[in-house]
Amino acid sequence: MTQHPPTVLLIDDDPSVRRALARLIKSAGYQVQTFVSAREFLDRMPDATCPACLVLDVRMPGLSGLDLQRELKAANATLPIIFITGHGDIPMSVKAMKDGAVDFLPKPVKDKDLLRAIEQALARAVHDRAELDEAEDIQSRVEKLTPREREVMSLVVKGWLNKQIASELGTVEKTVKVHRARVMDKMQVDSVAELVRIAQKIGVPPKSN
Amino acid sequence: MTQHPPTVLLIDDDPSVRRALARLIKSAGYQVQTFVSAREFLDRMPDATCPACLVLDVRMPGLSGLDLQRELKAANATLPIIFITGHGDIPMSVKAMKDGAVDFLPKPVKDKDLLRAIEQALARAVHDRAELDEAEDIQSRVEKLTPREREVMSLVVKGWLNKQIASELGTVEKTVKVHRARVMDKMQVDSVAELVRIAQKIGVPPKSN
DNA sequence: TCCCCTATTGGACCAAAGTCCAATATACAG
DNA sequence: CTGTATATTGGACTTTGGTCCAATAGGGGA
Repeated sequence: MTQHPPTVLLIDDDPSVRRALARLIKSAGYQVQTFVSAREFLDRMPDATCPACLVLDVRMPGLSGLDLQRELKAANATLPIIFITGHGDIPMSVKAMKDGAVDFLPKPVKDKDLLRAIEQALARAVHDRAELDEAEDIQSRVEKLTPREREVMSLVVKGWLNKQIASELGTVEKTVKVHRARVMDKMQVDSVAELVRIAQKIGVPPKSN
Repeated sequence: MTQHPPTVLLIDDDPSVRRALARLIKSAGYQVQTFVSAREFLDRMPDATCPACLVLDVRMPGLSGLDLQRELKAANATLPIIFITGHGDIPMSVKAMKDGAVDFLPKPVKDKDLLRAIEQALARAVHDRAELDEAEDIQSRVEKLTPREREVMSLVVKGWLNKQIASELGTVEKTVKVHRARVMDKMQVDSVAELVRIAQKIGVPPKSN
């Protein structure tokens, strides 16, 4: 549901807080979507096609903010989170930060602090999204490879010679050349250097498969 | 001054706390060095040749724990830090965590919590040290390259052909081959794949220089 | 001034990689 | 059963990359 303008997803069970924060965030030029609970958020979770971040209270009826953070991590979502809280303590804030929160702000939250955190969170969202897109792009190319081609690729990026690859795979150099050429083609690269780089980005299949 | 057994560097201005924590940490099998202030620590800072981490109070006379954290970062030190505090607040803990602290424990600190944090901190220290050593090793090899060889290397890791490199550098393919061979030799690799990988690790000189 | 480092180039060759074209064999799906 | 995808191999060449030996030249430093 999210569009191209940066969006802030706001979860708070207190209507007055929701209104106040939504107003503040909108005034800074962001889109805002509000939710009254983590549950509601999970149910109608926007499949962010654009930079977005989450602002939520740690303590809420039902799923807590930390619970939601865990849920999101368990899924796949790369949604930067900013916590705000009226009754937090240090261990809670430390746990949130360890788990990747962008910030953890005690209420009453200063407008400036929140907006700065949002800016950072959105920057991180943009960055993460770019990385994710690239990784998925590469991954989709890898999936077009046949098993044999994958084997050849992993040995090529290890710097092995065709003849070595051939002996490793129990075949001849000629065959390796064919697979290798198909790998370069399907992976859309035209140098071993590029192949090594993109292989790095998705985690080089160490040696087997 | 630190030796091979994992060492915990403990800074606290309260003698009784120092003694108690030192005893606890030693009982867990670690070496301990104590300091009464951040200043004293900086003055006789051990040049860790082994896994070490720092346990310190945020609030101390003179330099605070956060100040020290900043100092250490400003230098080069990769010394994982665990904060303990009797009078900390959330913003303080958040700042510490943002700046890379391993943990931030309110007093009275539970033995188990501290020991777990120390374990993690030392693991991080070992990891960071390994990365640093490798980077320095690679860097030392790069420094053995002549300026020309560095230019050639940066183009090789971009996947350029010798003839392209030659035209880029205004010379002939033959010359490039010579430089290239010296690069492979000095960098102690025998495939472009390996060269690309180690170049990545120290940040590839993009295109010029 | 003389020697070393750096950069450059040539020739001769070998090894490795890439390119076309063509062909065979097997497994799995429609 | 037939066809597509996958894996394999051969032949014939071209292009690139790598290696050995040798040689020229300029900039510095001892």
